Amino acid sequence: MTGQRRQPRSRPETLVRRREILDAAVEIFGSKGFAGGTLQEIADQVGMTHAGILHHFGSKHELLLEVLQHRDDTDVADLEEQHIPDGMPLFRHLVRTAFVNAHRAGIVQAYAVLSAESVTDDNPGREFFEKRYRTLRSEVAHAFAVACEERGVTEPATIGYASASILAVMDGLQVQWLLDPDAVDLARASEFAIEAIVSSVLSPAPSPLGEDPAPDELVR
Amino acid sequence: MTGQRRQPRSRPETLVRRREILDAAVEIFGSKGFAGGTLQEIADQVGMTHAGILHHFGSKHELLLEVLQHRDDTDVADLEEQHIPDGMPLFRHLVRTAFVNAHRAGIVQAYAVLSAESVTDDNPGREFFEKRYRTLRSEVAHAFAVACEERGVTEPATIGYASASILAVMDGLQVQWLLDPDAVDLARASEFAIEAIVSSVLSPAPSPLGEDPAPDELVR
DNA sequence: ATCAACTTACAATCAAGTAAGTAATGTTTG
DNA sequence: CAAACATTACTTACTTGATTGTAAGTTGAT
Repeated sequence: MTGQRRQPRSRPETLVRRREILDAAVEIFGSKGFAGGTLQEIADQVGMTHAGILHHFGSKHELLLEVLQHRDDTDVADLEEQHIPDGMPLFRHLVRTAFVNAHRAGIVQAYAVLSAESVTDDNPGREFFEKRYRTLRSEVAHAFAVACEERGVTEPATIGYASASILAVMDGLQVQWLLDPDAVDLARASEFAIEAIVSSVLSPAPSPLGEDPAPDELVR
Repeated sequence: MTGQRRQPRSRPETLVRRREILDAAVEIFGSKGFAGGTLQEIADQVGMTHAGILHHFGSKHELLLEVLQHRDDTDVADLEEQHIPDGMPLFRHLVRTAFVNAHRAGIVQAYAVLSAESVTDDNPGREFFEKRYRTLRSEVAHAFAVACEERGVTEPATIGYASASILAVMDGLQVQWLLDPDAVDLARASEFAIEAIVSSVLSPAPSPLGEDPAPDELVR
């Protein structure tokens, strides 16, 4: 049960092939979902049989995990591994990301579909997304802490909510934009929402809505 | 091509049975997705064969559409058909909805999974969600217009962005919450974000981030 | 000669949908 | 009001086709 690999993946040609498969898989899983997409379709796109893909990745499950990992390495690398911008620059970075994403429906769709699908039973991507969001939230929270300190604001209790919310708007807008690109301006709307949330943490205003509801009275 | 039905679905017993199936379908599609869930599983849950379900709904495709429709009728009825609250009360209503949803992971999950899945190729739910979001956005936008008028604010250009963003945060937070309920307080975070966005429309602050990036320079 | 990168062929399920039958209800009619 | 008929709500059985995964063989490079 050790699953050891001798000479893991050494030959450069092989690496290229694997990458081709991963790219095809992003496209297929992005356009059909994980449950809906098939190894056959992915195989067709790189011009081999589905068994060839299993030769490289062992199982569909494993392939999904590597797709997610690969995309993270390729795409969000700058945010996760290199110098993470901190404080305000992080928020600017997120806005820039939204602008870039507006030109990359394919990848956006893959992430939108796969992240939501990951909440389903026994989905192999679940752990990945759980961890991913946890990491991203804490990075955003850290940026808030830094920004607060920079301007001498005492760190508000709202940082946790705001961090989750910023990631949430970005994701939610992506779905609406994918459904109807003419009706939703992904970049501008993301920018607006991020600014609104950041402002609200840095210079809290009184609630425009009045008092909180008593939670447990509402359950019908 | 008239597709007429004489006495469409008259018998009360039958209506009850259909409803049982719809409820089971929400649960299964919610926990496995549309592509991942099977008629068999739904059938098991109501104690019949999968052919029995096809007798009632004709096809899996049709079943999904009716599930979505049914849930909307049942759940969001107050928002869509009866007196739609307007202006501030609409935002309060949305916050209340978030509080209620925090006690209903099942339905929340169904909508989260199915809405994201609807962007996939040939998904039967796509049109439904496209229309749904269009409707909801315009209702929220209308509430903004009313709220602005009430306080003599000249309607800002940001209303469109804000409307999409409010729906987006709510959805995005649901996904994060489903993945990790202990890490995300669905109700409070939704409340925070909605307040932030509403504030930002009603009393716009200067951007905390500086100037916009030039969009097309960013495409890598 | 060995190993990696495949292919072909096959196993084992499993899914959606169709067709035909059955039992119970409900409706019509003499 | 009952017998005849029709319809509904299913079931069983089947078709068709796909899907993941495995096993074993082939080919070319090192």
